[in-house]
Order: sequence, then structure tokens, then C-alpha cells
Amino acid sequence: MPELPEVETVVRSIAPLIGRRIITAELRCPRVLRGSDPDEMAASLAGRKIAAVKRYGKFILMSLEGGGYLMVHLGMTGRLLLGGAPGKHTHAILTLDRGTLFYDDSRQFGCFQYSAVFPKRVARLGPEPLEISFDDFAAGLRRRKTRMKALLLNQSFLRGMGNIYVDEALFRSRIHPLALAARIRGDRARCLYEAIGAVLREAIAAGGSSISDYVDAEGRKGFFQISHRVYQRTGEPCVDCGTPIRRLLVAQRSSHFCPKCQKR
DNA sequence: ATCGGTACCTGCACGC
DNA sequence: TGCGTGCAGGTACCGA
Repeated sequence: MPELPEVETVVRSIAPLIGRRIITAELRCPRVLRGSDPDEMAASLAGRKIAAVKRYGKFILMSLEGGGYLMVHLGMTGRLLLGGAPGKHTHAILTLDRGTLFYDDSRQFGCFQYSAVFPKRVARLGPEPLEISFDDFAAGLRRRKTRMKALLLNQSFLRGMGNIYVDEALFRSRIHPLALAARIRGDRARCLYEAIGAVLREAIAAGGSSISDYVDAEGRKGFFQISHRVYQRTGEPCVDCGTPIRRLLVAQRSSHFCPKCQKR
């Protein structure tokens, strides 16, 4: 579900966790623990104070005082909620010195893991799209042989983009999802770089998208879906030229684009 | 070393 | 009302 702007919104909404101490951890779903032993993990978390909460692409890392990390990825349907009550898909409950943190995830594509050291999965990620320089971005494009859609979804190229914002950024820069990365140079590369920055900043400012079940830690929905120009608008008119938006499978993901504005 | 395809889960909207 | 199908913001893993 959540891409960079949604995860950023969640991270901001769980800022009250900073300085809280974990009293107990109840870990109900081995699958989202990804192989960690629930009892060992609960023991690692109990009594620990949350020193910081930071986002890396779509990952949330909570640093614990004295070392160690709680790493959370929301997958497609994950949610972090402060307070409320456990539900059918609540997989983790952290009882804090003040309040409770719930991790819910109906599809169980996300993860909720403890790591004593900085997690490898996070260390492997590419740069933040809002921090990379244009020169580094353009040089990266030239080195890749793959299609633009697949490249922007690849978290080792840039961390945090997902299906919505890739489609939106490609539309804004008039690049076809099947365009070869290495052939995007000069002004087109500049245009794409700025489109990525613009679409992510606008979405963060709007509090994320609200496709189906996205909510922040207080249960508030985002409102960015009103601004989607191509994502899930198959058959509707292009906002620029009126041509019906088309849907195409690229890298097994549905891709929405305007066949007139985004030529191959 | 990089790829494209497949698997993993549940829920929902849709057509019959 | 119920059933089958296709689709959904994600990544990991496999073989080529």
C-alpha cells in the first residue's frame, strides 16, 4: 500500500513514540516476523526505550536506546496505529509506558522485525529520491539497460517510489513506461528528476494517497488521490489532451499512461 | 551482475 | 445470495 509519502506521513504521526519505553511486546504472527523467534524478539524489545524514528524509503526504523532497531515495512496493507483496539489482522502489540502501538497487516506482506545491528535490507537500498543530486540520478539512468517503469520501482536505484508515484512521475515528464532508461538523457532526464521531486513533495504535503485502506497512525485518510493524473484512470481522458488513459503490464505491475503524451 | 517471472496473503468489486 | 475471477500501494527468490 504505502509508498514514500504515505510512510513519511506515518513516521510523522508516530513521533509521540520517541522517548517512550516498551513494557511488553506481543507478537502474534510469525510470518511478519520473517523468521525471528517471537519469544526472543519480545525479550529483545521489553524494557527498551525508543530513541528515534526514521524513514528509509518505505522502511521505518526505530532506534532503541542502548543499540538495536525495530524495523517495520508496511508492505501493501500494513498499518501502525497508536491506541485503539486489536483487530482480526493485528500481528504485533507493543504496550508502552504511555499508550499502545498496534501493527496491523491483512495481507502480511509487511514485516515487523528486531535487529541488533543496522538492518541489511535497509543498508542495501538506493538513495532517497528527494536527496539524490541530478548528476548522480542522470548517471544512474545511463548505466541501466532496463525499462523506466521497472527501474523506478527498483528500490536499489531509488528508495521509496512505488506503483502510483512512478506512473505519476512518468506522466508528468512525458516518458513512456517502456522507455529504456539509458536513453533518457539531458532535458528529459532533468524533467523526470524534477517530476519525481514534485510529485513526492506534493503527496507528502497532502498527507499521502488514500487508495482503499491507507490511514496514518490516528486513522486519518490521505487526500492525494484527487490529484492522480493517470494512476487507476484507465479509459478516462488525459488531463492534458483528452486521450483515454491506457493500462499496460510492465514488470508484472499495471502501468497507467497517456498514449499520446507519453510516446515511446 | 542483472533481468523477468512467480510466489506469498487477504479482501474487494464485478459478472453470472 | 453465492461463487469464480481479476485486481490491489509490496519484496524475495528463482532460473536464465
